[in-house]
Amino acid sequence: MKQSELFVKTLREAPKDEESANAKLLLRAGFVDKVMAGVYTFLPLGLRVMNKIETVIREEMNAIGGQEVLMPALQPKELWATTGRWESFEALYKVTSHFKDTQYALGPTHEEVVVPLAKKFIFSYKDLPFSVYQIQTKFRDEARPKSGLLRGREFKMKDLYSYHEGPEDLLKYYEIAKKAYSKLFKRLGLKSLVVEASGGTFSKYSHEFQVLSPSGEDVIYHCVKGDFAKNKEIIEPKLIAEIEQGKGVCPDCGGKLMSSTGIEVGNIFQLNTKYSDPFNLKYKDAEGNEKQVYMGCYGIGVSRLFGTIAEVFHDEKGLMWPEQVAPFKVHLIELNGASAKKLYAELLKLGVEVLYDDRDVSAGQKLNDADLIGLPYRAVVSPKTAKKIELKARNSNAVKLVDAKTLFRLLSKG
RNA sequence: CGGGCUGUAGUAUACCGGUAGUACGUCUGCUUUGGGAGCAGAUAGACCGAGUUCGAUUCUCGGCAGCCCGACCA
Repeated sequence: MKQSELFVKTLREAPKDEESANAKLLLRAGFVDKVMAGVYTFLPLGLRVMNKIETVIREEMNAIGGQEVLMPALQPKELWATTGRWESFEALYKVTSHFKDTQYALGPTHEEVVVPLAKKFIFSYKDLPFSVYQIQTKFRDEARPKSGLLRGREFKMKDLYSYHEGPEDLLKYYEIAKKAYSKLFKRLGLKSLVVEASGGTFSKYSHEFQVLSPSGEDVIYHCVKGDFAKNKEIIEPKLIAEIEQGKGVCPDCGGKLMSSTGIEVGNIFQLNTKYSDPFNLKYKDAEGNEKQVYMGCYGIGVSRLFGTIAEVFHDEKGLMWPEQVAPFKVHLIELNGASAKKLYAELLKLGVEVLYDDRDVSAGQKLNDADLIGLPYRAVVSPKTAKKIELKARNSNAVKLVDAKTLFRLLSKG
């Protein structure tokens, strides 16, 4: 894409009210536009990032047998009355107050839709197990939207729901999903911690996927060596005190326990029959006996993940996108009257995702914008370097002088 | 939802109970081009409502909005 044609411009300064890194940088670099607290427009660069994150999520969900669907954001009261959640839903999410006296509302979650859906197609043990997922916009009346994309009133979520003959099969799948989640976050360049947490109203306990970051809202106690990790909300006060004094010992391996803050990017629950009961979702087993369907649900905050990546990967100059989610792979910049037009055409032909800064602005502005937007590679052509091209990775200061052939080779492979 | 801070051009800010100023941006033209260029011209602003006052962007009250802390968070 030619940068001269990008309708979004970068901002020299971040809006004064923003404090979180992801909000400041994403707004400045023109990835998102804030419409109100916790509600954003995703601009061309931002949408490309979002789509890439979604692609990775889809690949991993498909790999564990998830079939993608798209459920409605607008949901009938009748279904919520069935689970008895309509009242609490109104109290919690009065974002839909416009619909309050009517028979439908904007959904904060989709159990009430996905369970009746399954009821229409599940009759026999032969139909089980199966899982569906969607990437949908959720609406919640957050009392306090904050930190840019990390906590919104309208946000994107991937929610997968699995259906099973019984608790054993559910648990088996739950473990598969847990592994898929860890892999998925790793593919996005993030280190995630699998953390035991409360199940909320869903189940006795759940697992959260936490990305450690100073801007995280959750306090996690975890082992420095092994996998032990628990959310503060479910840990014994006595153990907390020990950990705070540096005396906490891991019950699994004896390693030292420490506390960190994390951003919750995913959460998985064993619902068991919590929602299949009210909707009377049953199947017939091989002997013809009617049995309850067991369910699990598995969420990922997609837009929060977007913000988390920005929060984790940036420096004082701007964003630093991991290659897998960068809106473009390379920022092609021409300086001092040089033209990179041919190079641009060649790169496009090779299928390299390239943002071509063909604007008639000063060198400083181009270079600063490149740092701010944070594409993985920067390729600069100028009369100074004659026929060579300066190639630099965003996360390094090393500059390589390469010829066009080498540039194509380096950028078109992985 | 409780507490704190803040609302002035697109952004960041200044001053003031009496004509709202600057920088950046944006637009026009010319000159420029290795870390946010120069000159000339242009564009654009007091969150909303009530009160006090001859007069309110300024003071008071109420609302709304944004950020931060806390509570909450299927």
